[in-house]
Amino acid sequence: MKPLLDLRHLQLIQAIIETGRITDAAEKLGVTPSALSHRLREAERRLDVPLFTRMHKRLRVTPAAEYLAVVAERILSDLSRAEEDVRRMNAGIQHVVRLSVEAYSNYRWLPSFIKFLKTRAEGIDLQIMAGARSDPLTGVLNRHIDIAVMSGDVAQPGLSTLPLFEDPLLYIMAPSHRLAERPFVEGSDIVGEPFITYTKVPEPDREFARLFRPTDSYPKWAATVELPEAIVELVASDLGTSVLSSWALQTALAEGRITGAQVTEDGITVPWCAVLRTEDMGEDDPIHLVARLLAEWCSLPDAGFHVT
Amino acid sequence: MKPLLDLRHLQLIQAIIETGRITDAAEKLGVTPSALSHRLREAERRLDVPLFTRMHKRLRVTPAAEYLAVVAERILSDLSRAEEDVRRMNAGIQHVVRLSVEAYSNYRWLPSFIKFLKTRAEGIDLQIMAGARSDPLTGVLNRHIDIAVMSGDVAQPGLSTLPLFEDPLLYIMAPSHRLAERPFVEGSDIVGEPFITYTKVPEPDREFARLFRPTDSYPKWAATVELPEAIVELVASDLGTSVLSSWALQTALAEGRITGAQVTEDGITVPWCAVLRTEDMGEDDPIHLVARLLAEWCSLPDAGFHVT
DNA sequence: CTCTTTGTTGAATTTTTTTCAGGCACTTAA
DNA sequence: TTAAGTGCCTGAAAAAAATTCAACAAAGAG
Repeated sequence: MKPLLDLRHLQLIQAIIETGRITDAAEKLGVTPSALSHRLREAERRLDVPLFTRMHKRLRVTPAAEYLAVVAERILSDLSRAEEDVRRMNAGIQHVVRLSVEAYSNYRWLPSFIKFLKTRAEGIDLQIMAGARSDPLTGVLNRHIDIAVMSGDVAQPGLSTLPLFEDPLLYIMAPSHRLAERPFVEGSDIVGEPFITYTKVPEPDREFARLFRPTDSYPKWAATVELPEAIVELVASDLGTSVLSSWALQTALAEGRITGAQVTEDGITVPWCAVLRTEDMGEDDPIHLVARLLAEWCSLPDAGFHVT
Repeated sequence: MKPLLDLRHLQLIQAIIETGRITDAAEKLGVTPSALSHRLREAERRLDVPLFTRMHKRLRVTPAAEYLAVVAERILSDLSRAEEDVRRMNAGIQHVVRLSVEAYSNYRWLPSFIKFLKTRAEGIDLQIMAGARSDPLTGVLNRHIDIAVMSGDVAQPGLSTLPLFEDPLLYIMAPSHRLAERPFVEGSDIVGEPFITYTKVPEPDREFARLFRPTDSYPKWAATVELPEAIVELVASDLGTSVLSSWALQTALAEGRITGAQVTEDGITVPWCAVLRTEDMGEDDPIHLVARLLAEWCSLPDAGFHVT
């Protein structure tokens, strides 16, 4: 098993695809464009496959290069992760588990869980991967993170899930809003209401499928904002309303910056779960252990993601 | 993300763990033991972690090296397999052209065009980019997509257009609507009618400029919904009426879920065109070729976006 | 048309890797 | 006890690989 390509070649492909031009890729990698030109030529010679077709001035990526870029991302992040682990290992910490939470960047719950983790497992270090480099699922597949906390049902080959908790959706408004005092809102209440969505794609079993569509009552779309924290701010200043997961709103609610109402009389709850690679599901695997402890911690009476 | 280690270092670790001694590992890799000794030293220096402890004669493997061996195996085989794949891939598709259609996510026409494309050009693969519907123009400029199919006249530096077809606007209603039987509607007919708009910004030469404004007859605004498919659903359940491009409505009309009337006695037609970057306009450029073929296909008697 | 931008080339140069030629430490066997 | 044998290490030299430099070509912009 002797690879044709070197890590440099993978970095090269990644950088060129990312920037679209050799000059910028060169700057990104801290070398001259000439060096990259040579590297690219060499990579294509070794593979005997054109990676980029040179049209006039611009580079166009071939499917081969696109495919390799995906592999490169996976390999490069896998390796740097391993290097970091090894260095940590040397410093006495046995294991690092990397964790990321879908969408919300509220980490108020973290100290509580870390405390819990310490009492139940020694030598495991948690690392929160905040950057939304990519969506959490591919992050797990790429080994960029080990556990993704996500809502909804995840079914993907190679991935396993552990249920964590059920969380109600909350219709949030400015405190001065006409519906602010309501214990719950129905479809008819929100017709024509300015509404801020998080995703562009309606997910099943969320507000679309269970509030708007059944009663044919649609709010007025105001904006799509992919940062829940920003949505909260917009809602607080009465620029619109939204539906978000309750656990991440506790602080804003407690501070009175926004108010929330249950969605429909019965409420809509969404399941949250921990997603990890199936290969890490071994009984004694620290990743699996952290996931199990996370589930256990969520079920404790005075713990869980809702802590304020 | 610049890895500390090189693939050679990974091979080294793998080989030493496999054989247990540097001499044999060297033979396996086809180099002298001395070379491996240097390599190993360098790897340990970079990581600042001992990989093997030298017990006089034999080597003892540290946990770090053991861990890295697992990673090495994974990375090396991953890369080799990807290289294999890519070399095979070379035989097939040469080019990928990414295409997106403004607003509508009706792709009923796609199979017909792909068949046509196959007869006229080899080795070009079409990729439909659903994401950039709302703003395909910047999608083209950003190089997320190569061709955008859009209505209206596009004049922007760096972009070129090819005319594709002319499409009439259709006033759509629920089948039970009072105007359902009309062959066409005038401004006076739709005064006060609940109306769902797609865009927030009125575009020139559409219903605003050519139906509402000339006769000063305005419908009653019901909502702005940025998904034509959702508009069709709303109209079907008689929650409003709308004006949309006829080609994307063929299915819903054929199924009788909605009915359509010509807009004004003479009708309003809107030109649709393919937008691509000027730099891709070269005669032999596959992107330009796809755009030309798209135009040609549109002019065929039994082809085009209207196919059902 | 000229100027600028972008990528390419081949030779020169620098950096990295490998080999070579000894060493050193320990083991084994005479 | 010592000579021969292993197995790895070391530093200098050599080889190989990667990078820079400087000049150049082609296409786009003004």
